[in-house]
Order: sequence, then C-alpha cells, then structure tokens
Amino acid sequence: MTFLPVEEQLQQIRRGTEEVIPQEELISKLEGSAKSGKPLTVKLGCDPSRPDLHLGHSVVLRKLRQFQDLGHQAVLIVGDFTGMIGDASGRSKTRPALSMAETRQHGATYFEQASKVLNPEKMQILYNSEWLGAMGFEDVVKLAMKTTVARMLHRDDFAARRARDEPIGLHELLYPLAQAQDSVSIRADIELGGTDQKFNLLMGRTIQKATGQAPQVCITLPILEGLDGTEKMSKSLGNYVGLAEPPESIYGKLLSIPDRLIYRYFELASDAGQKDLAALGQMTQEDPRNAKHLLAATIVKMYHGLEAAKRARCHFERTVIRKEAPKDVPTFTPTLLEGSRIGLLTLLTQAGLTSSNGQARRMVQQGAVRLDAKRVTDSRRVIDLAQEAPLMVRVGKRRFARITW
RNA sequence: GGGCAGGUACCCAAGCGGUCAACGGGGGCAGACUGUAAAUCUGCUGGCUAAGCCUUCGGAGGUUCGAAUCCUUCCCUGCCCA
Repeated sequence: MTFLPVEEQLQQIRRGTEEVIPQEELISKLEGSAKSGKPLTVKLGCDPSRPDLHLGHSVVLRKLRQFQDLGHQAVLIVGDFTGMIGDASGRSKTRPALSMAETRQHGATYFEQASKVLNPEKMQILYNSEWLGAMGFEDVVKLAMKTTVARMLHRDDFAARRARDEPIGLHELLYPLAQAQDSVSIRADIELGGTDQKFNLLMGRTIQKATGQAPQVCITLPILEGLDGTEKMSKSLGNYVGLAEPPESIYGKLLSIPDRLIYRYFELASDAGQKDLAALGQMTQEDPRNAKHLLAATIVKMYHGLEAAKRARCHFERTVIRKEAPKDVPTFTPTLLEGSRIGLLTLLTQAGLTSSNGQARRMVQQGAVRLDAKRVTDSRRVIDLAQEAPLMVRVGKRRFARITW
C-alpha cells in the first residue's frame, strides 16, 4: 500500500478538526505507516441507542471517510455492549439503558445509514460485546484499577451533575473504561469523536498505555449546531436533519436555520472544497437567501442525488412560498356509523390531522382549518360527504388530507 | 443504619385544605408578518357525547362535606453523618 506524502495527508486530516492530541504522534504514526506500508487503524465508536443519524454525526463520519480515502483502515465499533450502559457524555441525564437485542438491531440501522457517508467496502465493523461481554468480574476490576474516581469525576458532565446534586449511576463511571477497552482490543492508532467525546478518547490513551500499547491519537471534531442555531444538533432536542429523511424535509429544515449558520453547515456538513468555501462565504454575506437554497440543495444532493434536490426545491416553493397543497396529499376515507354526515372535529381527528377532538376544536377556533382552501370557523360544522366529497382538508401550514368516501 | 431536603402536566417550576385542569418559563402548535419551516408579535397547549362531565399533582390507604395541599405507609432521588 502506498500513501500520499505525510505532509499532504496531515493537511487533509487536520482540515475541519477541533483538536489533534498529540499532533506529533499523528505525524510519527503516519510516517511509520508510510514506511511499513501498513494502514493505520482508525476507530469510531457508534452509539446504537439512537440509530437516527443526522448531520451532526456526519461531521465525524465524513472525517472517517477521509481516512478511508487516504488508504487507512476504518473500524466502526458498534457499542452493543456499552449501549446497555448508556453514556451521558455531553448530556445532563442518565441515559436509558437498552437491551442487547435492541442495541444489536440499532447497530444494523446505524450501519445502513452510516454507509451513506462511509465507504462500506473498506470498513471493518465490530460489536464490542465480543470482548466486553467476555470479560469477567476480575477483568473489570483490573481495568478499573487503571484509573481513579477523582479523574472520572472530572469529566465535565459528571462534575456538572454533582454540582447540581443530580444522580450519577455507578455504572456510568464504567462507560469511559469500556470505550477505552475497545481501543485496547482493536489496537487503535487513532480514534475520532466529537469534542464532547474528548474525555472518553483520552481515557483510551491512558488505558492503552497502562496495558503496554502505544496510545492512540485522539482527533476531535466540532459539534454542529442544530437548526435553532444554539444547541448542539441532537435528536432529543428535535433540532436535527436526519440523513435518512426525505429530501423535502431535509430541504425545508435547512432553510429554517438562522443565516449565520449557513457557512458553518457548508464547512462541516457539505462536500464543498476549500476553494468553494471561500466563494460560499462571500455569497452567504451578499445573498443569504440564495446561499441557503444552495446549501439545502447541496446537502439533499449528497444524500439523495440531483433529481431529488430539484424536486425538493419545487416542493418548498410550492408549499411554503406559495402556500399551496403539496403534490401528493394522502387520501383518507372516514368511517361513518350511518349516513354520509360527519362532524368536522371527528373528521379531523379520524384523519390524523389532530390528536384529539379538543385539539381539533382549538385549531378551528384559531383559524387553522380550511376546507378546499376556505377557512372554517364553526367547530360544529357537519360535513355531508355525499355532497361535499372529495374535499381537501388542511390544518395549519403543513397538514393536508384529501377526503373521499 | 441515622438526620435533613425533595418527587407536580413533554421539560423546568409555582401552589401547601375549597375560587386548581393547577401561576410562570421552556418546548410544541396556530394566526399575523416574512426570502424562510428563521426572527418578531398574538393566541392555544389533559380527555370527552363539551356552558356539563371524566381523569391527573411518585404508589397505596386514610381524615374531611371537600385533598396537589393534612395523616399513615411504601417506592424513588439528593445532601450530611456513620
């Protein structure tokens, strides 16, 4: 195997990273692999508790992809075992633990989604239950001897929870150790992660050293802000763009980001090269509206292709800008007890447009309900389907149904 | 094991015998506005056969005409002591 010159690899690797710890070791590892012709083992742990990958995850995944393209060995560790612990890194609460079966299943979903970014041909996937599950109590104790409680409690989310008198499960302290054991087991040369993973990544170094291995280089990547522009992108905050989402949804969500995030997204989540970025920065300043459309199209294209990107734009213009009904409105046929008449509220709830009659009533009162584009204000309105169907019902801006009978 | 402080709707958090479906904030939803699904402003935010009724304030009992509020007990969390 021949690699690009070290200097060139280094430049690519460093692009878009937050920290490389320590830089010199990365250089010597690259030099070593260039000499021996052996690729470096680059590890990325994935948390199978939330198999919905989003743009935030793609930042790290794209970095791993880069290593693949440079000829190194990508190793994806599915945390089927650690998923049972549930890490709270960067979060403020204990995570719900999963069963092994769930965690396995999620792992498969994870891989499927990650393949949108990674090169699945050149990847090794390992489940950490393979080695963690085989450890006995004695092994765990010995592993735990390699660090101290004080050090563990230094991790900022633990410290924060202690400061707020919130619970920390004892098992949670084991999480960084388990993740570190993964690095030992696969003899990782490099481990990637978001900046919120820094502590766990460094623990890998500590434990590798303690077991006589060369410590891994830790590379952290920036955390992508979510659609709200302040919190980190995460599923639980609902401010995310999922990699598996339909094109229209990705497009729409991206258009809702605050303008100051446009460049950031290009930088961290798109394929834009260094040269493009300069131009895009300019464009973001001068014409944020089009820059944002371009961003949305670029990202939809990455995951769904050019055609989908065009369709998504049309859909957006049609539904959001011109406020028209989308092309494909689901059809619904209400179930009637007798006759052809149905109360409006019942109809809305039956069609799944509102979650209860009460909510339907509120929607009507707020002027959110339209029948064939005409606003309805009477919540006692009764519809005679024999007369009025087919009927286009709309609640709010985005919920539509075509009523037939 | 002992002492203390807590557990309220999606989240945070008031309420501490009736006027409580429960203040306030966040989030969510809707309306107006907008290049936008952003920002801003306004409203709504348990369910129902709907001016009435039903279920809800950690669980189970109890006191009372009446309990989120008082008592008993159990469960859970944090802090201090051991």
